[in-house]
Amino acid sequence: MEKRRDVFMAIADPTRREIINMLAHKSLNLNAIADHFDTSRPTISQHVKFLQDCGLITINKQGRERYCEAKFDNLKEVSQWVEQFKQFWTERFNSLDNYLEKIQKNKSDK
Amino acid sequence: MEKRRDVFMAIADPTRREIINMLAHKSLNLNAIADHFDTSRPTISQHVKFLQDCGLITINKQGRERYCEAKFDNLKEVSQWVEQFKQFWTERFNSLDNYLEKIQKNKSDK
DNA sequence: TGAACATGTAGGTAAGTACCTACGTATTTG
DNA sequence: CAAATACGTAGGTACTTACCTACATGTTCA
Repeated sequence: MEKRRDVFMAIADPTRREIINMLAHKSLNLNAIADHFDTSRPTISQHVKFLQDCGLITINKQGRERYCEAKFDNLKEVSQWVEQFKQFWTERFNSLDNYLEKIQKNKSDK
Repeated sequence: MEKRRDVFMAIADPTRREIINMLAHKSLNLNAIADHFDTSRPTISQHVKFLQDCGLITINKQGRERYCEAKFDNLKEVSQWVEQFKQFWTERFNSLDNYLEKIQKNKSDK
């Protein structure tokens, strides 16, 4: 098995999603991030490292502090994957007509 | 640790993403899905169960076959989370002016 | 300079994941 | 009815994750 550290894995964890949300507002150093969670600082440090590995944040060293800044570009990949299905959850496609139409299509496909 | 089986976890796995893509075109039974992968049928069966647990697919029993149909509604959650950051990766926000603006903002925040 | 601070990392644990083979159970079909 | 088909699940393995408590390193400040 191969170790996957991609953006989809990154946002699979709720703690990491929350970190991204926090950094969307402003840059924070590691302790500031860790203070928002019940988990230990080293654990948060590892989550931050994960996010950095995926290119979702960059770290700027300033003295003894490391300021984390979110880089959202790689979220585009997730966005694009999800958006291709947007048509399926819009009202238009949930109408009865389209539902029946889909059923018919499946029948003829088999 | 708690076992999380939410939509974010579901789409974290590339095989599961591909299954969803396949089902976007039409309903398929389990063997039809498994045939598209190198992995064994039981493994695919477990991925399908995962997706079912997350409400991303429903299974219609027809004789000895189980037809899997994608249900995209729960992807809305992912879509909404990602889209809130869309502003950050648009051209407008990548311009030099806004970059400098952001730097200034961070400085004054600290 | 020495204490306090910010952080990384080593090392360990419990649990989850992704995968497999083997086998059991319906259902269809020759 | 017996063989073939479609599928679920049990049980095992190797690896990853998320978490922790030390501990080490670099930086600031009294």
